[in-house]
Amino acid sequence: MAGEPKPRRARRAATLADVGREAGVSAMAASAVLNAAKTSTRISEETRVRVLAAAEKLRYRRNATARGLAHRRMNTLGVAATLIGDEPNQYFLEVFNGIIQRAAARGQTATVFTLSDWHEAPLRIPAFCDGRIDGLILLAPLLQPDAASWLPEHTPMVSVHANHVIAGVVNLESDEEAGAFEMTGRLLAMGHRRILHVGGPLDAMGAERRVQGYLRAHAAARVKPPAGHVLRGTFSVEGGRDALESWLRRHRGEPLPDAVFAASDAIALGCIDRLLARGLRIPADISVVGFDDIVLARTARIATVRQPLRELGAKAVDVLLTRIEAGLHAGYGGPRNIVLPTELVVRGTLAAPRTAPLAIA
Amino acid sequence: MAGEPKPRRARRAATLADVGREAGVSAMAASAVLNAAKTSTRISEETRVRVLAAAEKLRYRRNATARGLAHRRMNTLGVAATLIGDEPNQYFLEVFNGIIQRAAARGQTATVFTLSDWHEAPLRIPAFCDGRIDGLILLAPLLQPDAASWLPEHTPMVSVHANHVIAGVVNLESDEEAGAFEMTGRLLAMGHRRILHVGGPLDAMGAERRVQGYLRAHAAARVKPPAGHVLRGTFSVEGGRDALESWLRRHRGEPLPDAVFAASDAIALGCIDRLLARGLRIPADISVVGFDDIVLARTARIATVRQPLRELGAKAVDVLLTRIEAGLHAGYGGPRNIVLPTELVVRGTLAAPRTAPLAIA
DNA sequence: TTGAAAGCGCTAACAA
DNA sequence: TTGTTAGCGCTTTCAA
Repeated sequence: MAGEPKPRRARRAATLADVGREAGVSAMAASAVLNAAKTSTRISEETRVRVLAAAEKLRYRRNATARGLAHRRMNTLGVAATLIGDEPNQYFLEVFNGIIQRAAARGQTATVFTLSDWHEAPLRIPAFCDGRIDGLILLAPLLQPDAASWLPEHTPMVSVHANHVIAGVVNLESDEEAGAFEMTGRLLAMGHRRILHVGGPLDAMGAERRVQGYLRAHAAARVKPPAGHVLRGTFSVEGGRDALESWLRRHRGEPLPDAVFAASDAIALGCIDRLLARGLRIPADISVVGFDDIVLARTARIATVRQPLRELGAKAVDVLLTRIEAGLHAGYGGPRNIVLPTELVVRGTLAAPRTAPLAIA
Repeated sequence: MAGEPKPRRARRAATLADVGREAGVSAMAASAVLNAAKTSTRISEETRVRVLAAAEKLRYRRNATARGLAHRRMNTLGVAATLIGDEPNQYFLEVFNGIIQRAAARGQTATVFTLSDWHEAPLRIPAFCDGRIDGLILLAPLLQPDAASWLPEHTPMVSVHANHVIAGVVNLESDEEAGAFEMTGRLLAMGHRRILHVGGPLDAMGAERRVQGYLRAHAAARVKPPAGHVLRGTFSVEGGRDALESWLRRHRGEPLPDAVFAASDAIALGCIDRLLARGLRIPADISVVGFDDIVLARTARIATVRQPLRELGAKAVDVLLTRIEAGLHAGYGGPRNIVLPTELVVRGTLAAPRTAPLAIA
């Protein structure tokens, strides 16, 4: 005797075979109709209609995984980033927005892989590149120079604001030095002389470039930068707060700077906090400008140097797709490092210097 | 004669078959060793070592797509959200952070699908559910009540802050009414009487609940809410700015409210902007409190009602995974709506009311 | 302990 | 115009 009929499995999604069966044609015909496969040139109108009807009836949805396996292409881009803590998130959000939107426009989706620290990268990055993404965007990676040795070869990659040039990885960034140069130049042109630069960490290339721009602007204007007016700290509100506060304490009674040029908007916010706490008016008593133009700067109306973060994200997608489509080994003819311009954004925290200098309280 | 040997294809990643060949065993053995497949119980130590060596040599990486196809499980969660514009992004970022971190902790990755508007949902959501994600999280969806009719049945879903109860979708939210109640109660207890509520849009359930909490707190304290002190606008800095400004203009000469209870931190920021512009001191002349506790509130030190956004994201992952693992049809026994508590966060913008009331300038 | 065979759902050659 | 066949890379019975 035949055994009991197997219990019906929970209804699964309809497959092409199901649709074909329903329509009385082969799965290939269904595929040709539904998924624009180039199986063969064309399909008779009648079959077409039948397949469409069957698909509709069965609520057919094509399976992207199977399709991806057959095509060796998932139409998915990976984004690797660290996104714990509050500060880097703002940056991430902007770039990610650019990535997501351009990716969507080009028929791709983005999946996010988080690292709690870039030290994990050699272990985790190769694990991400397991066929479910077609390419990977490294967001502000902090890599060792030997990274090329362990980065998977089969997955095209681009980086945004990488700390190093990595062989085989196209990097995108903005011209931070020029932005800092322009902003400092503007301050100098407005008559500011004692410009305090509250900078980022010593090991960050971006922080360094902002200092370089600050110095070059002074040189270009033939103004000697005031001694000891370049501080270094972390790229955060607290970093700005602490760096400025301790500097002010060490310089009591000396003339107050005309302006503070913070190396990031977060730092600027921390500085503003300490200055307001001392009863100073911004910008009447002292101007404060930032760098980045994150949301915070827009809502707090801080004059700043805009980094085109969304554009960087969007362009990263474009470059990555070019590389994916070219095939890794067809060679990529484009530049290894792409630099987008920054832009001065003048807002309420920037004004001409006081005529009579104040002393540090 | 045999034709020319085909040109070697660009080197592709090694497969299990390659590893098996290299090690002189079958692909299954390799699979058993490398991917913890439960092919059969065990593998001899010798084979094991050989396979491991071969894998190492060939830099074998398992293919997640093929594995996903075989398992019908991608270990990937989808997140659908609108993320254009600046304001919703802050919210998104917080919840997304929670999602990403919990997902990573549970061995899942997250892929983001963006909608430019929830009206697109009926077209695009089914397209997302194409086998590349195991489940979907809807972030603050604005759906029509008929959504159940077009939502794909084969993909488990949860929503965070949904505007409607949707059949088959578990929703997570925070107790906004209670948060508003508590905050308003606190203001009343401190002696504030004319509390202006600058609320969110009329069609937002969350905005409505905040109004309800505001009203219930008055009732509980047996204080009659001042007439015309509930405004409605959009959840944005501009929304707050505009709503307050026009209200103040319409009420020149009348007593200034003791406090502003904004329905979001962004609104609070807009209100603060207008109040400071009038030369008012916060909180000495007027207290301002917000709702949400986004980064903005933390840096601007706005007293607020904290919504546990990260926790909501994390919990959404947990619930979704439970549903995925249970299998859609095994039935999900848990609650249909999960409510997490809110929390009062007292910061610098909240103080006791002035003894002598000011007039609106 | 190991391997052979079948299949996940789709696609691409090729033949009919 | 359509169907047949053979994979994509991995997993899982089942038999050896």
